[in-house]
Amino acid sequence: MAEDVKDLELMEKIVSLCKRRGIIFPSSEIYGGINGFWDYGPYGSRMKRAVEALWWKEMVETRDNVEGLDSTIICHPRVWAASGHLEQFSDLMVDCKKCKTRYRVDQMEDPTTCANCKSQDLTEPREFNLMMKTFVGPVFDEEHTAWLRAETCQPIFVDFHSVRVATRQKLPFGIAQIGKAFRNEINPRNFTFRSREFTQMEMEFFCEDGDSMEWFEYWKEQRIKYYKEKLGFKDDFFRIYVHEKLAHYAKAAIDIEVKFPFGWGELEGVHHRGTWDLTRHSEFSGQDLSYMDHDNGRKVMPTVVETSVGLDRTILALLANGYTEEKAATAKEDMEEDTRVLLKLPARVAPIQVAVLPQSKKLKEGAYNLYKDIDRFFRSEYDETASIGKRYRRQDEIGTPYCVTFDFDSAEDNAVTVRDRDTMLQERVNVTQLRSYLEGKIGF
RNA sequence: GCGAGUGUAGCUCAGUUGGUAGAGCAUCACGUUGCCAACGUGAUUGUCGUCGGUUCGAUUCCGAUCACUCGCUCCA
Repeated sequence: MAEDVKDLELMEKIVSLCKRRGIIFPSSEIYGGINGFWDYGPYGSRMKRAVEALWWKEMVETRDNVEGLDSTIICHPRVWAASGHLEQFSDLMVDCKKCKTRYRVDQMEDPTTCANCKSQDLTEPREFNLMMKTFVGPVFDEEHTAWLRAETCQPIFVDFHSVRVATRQKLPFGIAQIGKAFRNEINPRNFTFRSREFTQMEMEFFCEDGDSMEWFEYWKEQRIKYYKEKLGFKDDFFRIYVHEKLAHYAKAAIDIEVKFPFGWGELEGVHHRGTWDLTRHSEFSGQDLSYMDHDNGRKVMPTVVETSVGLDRTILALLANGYTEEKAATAKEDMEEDTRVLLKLPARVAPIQVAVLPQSKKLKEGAYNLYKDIDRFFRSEYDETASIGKRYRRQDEIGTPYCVTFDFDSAEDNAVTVRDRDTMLQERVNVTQLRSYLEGKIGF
């Protein structure tokens, strides 16, 4: 119980820090905000791009058998008929005005009576659709209705044939994409964890059905390794949830879950999707999306193993995992120690990787020149205001792993001190070695 | 979507039994200081979430609405 209260406080602190330091804030706030939408500020957008770049490098650039794609958000409406979203995302619902129970009309035994309280005082059936609707062209009617994609993977299936032909890839191979997806969530909750506009990073891997479970295990291991090695997740911070109920076409599914302040939540799914998606798009489009294996003359419908990450949830997980308060020495009068707030973010995704600070404003010229050199290689920031200690703490709050201080000896000995965020220890480094020193620390 | 709570400066909050607001921190300037939120002086910041009603007058009372938090529901 006590821990729950602490976790609620933690969430509030994270939201407050994000707002105050320009990491994440409510969308359209001057108009009162809009439920389920969040903006990434100057530091948040840097972090988001860093995570995107890390995933893209990990999943696409370093692999010969995964290709990239950047498809449109609005697709032909039939795409969503084929995927099942139009059917499954759209239900006629009625509410009982008396006991407030909600029913799907098609699941009610008697559509005029509430099964719970037997009241007949029900609302008119109303359509609940989790897909966002828009219109293509200037005429707003049913014929011109289109939908914002509810997931980024469907356009991957739709473009499967084009990508394969263009790249001459043979099975097995994957197609990856990062992009926005939209869902009219009934109840957006928990900061950016469940929002109505969000970014997904998805990879669909196409293989022979006989090999599909091997690939499933492979991608599962790859993704776990990524979280441990690239994002620094410890064993007690994440867990694997194994789905017991599977879709009829799937052979396996796991979720990688993370310990958020509000409880365990899904961060990524590694799902076996069978031949379902390509089969459906073949049926609905009339185009045969099966694969001809020229080595043995066999034609197969590829089986799909998917890795699907929520980017916004990744950012939130990094913030939750990294938020730390600890006692630290202070030079303030009458106080022996003070609370230090820091974000322990992995250096490779920190919004600012290196802050360059003159020990005094008198040293601004040398420090600024050093900053301009460093800025080309790392996400960097220069700050000369207030005391050096205050600037360290400012950088701690946004998770800057290294502060480079240009001091009164620097001009003479051509060396600076590098201060570590987590240990607060300093090391003196020659300026000519600084870039390689930091590269060794930060990693890519 | 239902229920409860909350909404005052960038953040955390106080306050006004109805007469249009304050603190700490933050921010900025100057001085001082030379490695962990130092100090001094001064300064900036609010349509008191929004709209409407009652009132001579509303941040305060009433209604609606928006947003956030929690519980329920939902999570293909």
